[in-house]
Amino acid sequence: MMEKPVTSIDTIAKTCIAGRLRLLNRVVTGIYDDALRPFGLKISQGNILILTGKLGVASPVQVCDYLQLDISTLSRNVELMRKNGWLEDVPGEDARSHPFRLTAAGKKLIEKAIPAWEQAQAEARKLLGEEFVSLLNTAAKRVSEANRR
Amino acid sequence: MMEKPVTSIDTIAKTCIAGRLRLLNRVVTGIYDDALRPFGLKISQGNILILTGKLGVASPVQVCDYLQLDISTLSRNVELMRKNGWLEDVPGEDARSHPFRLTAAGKKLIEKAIPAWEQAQAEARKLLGEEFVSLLNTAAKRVSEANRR
DNA sequence: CTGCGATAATTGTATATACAAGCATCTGCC
DNA sequence: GGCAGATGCTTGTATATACAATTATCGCAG
Repeated sequence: MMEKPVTSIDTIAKTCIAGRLRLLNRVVTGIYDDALRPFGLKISQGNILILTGKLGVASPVQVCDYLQLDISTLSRNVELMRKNGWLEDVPGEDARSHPFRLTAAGKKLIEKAIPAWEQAQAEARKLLGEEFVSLLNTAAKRVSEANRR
Repeated sequence: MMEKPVTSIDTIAKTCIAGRLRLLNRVVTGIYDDALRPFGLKISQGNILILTGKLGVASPVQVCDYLQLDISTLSRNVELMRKNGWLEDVPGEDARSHPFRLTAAGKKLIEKAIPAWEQAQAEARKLLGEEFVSLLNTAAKRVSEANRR
């Protein structure tokens, strides 16, 4: 007969999902940040830039919904990128909303940084393994759907 | 014949490993932080506490090696937990090193928080899927080995 | 035993992140 | 038309995170 397992400190250390995910996040973020450093760009901002580029005109709520980011976090991130000249405000009908878009400099930055991103992506893929990367897609989709409900 | 694929903004948005990992990290960290909030504990500190408990007496370099954390990050995290009465300094032979261990209060905190951790763990597992979680282990091991070389 | 390179940690600075509270605006109801 | 609740964002505060520079100590080569 199996005993009901008692969760020990050791078990947590060995199995905590958050712990592992956070560790991988630190390592992988480091890989991309290293690669992007010559451009004065970090992957945290890079992902916002890219999404903005995809959206054309982006509203904070929309970006936060995609990225599962707190809106206050985005607010300050966008402010930095505006100061860097990569994003600009777009006047909108609803005065509550402050949409933004890429500037020419922002677009140029992305183009210049793509080879570095590709290199980081290759390194991360190699480190994590193909299988993990493909499940990452699945998991990310699941999470997005779960939060869209 | 296959063309060499040109990396577009859209491709990056859809495939960036760092972006997905960071998104999952935010969501999952949120799950654990919500569960642990009643104890005034966040998973970031929780993982350090747990590892410290496992090690008995922990040195900063050692913890940073396990968790792939910058030592300056750990330094300030430990300071907060010392102020909270969860960790205490251990006098060591080498005056450069500042090892620490759990206090009685720290151990008690872990015990009290375990059910909440279990709940968060179950929720995260369900959200991410069994398969992803098991590959998370593999990937984390790989990363640790890669950085031990 | 002395000084120099290596190691361990802290401190300065900046960004990333979230929660709570606040402010402005909008929308619908009367 | 005006108020009440909803919505979108910003601001205050706190922690997490990393890089660079500094401080303190150690160990060894001479």
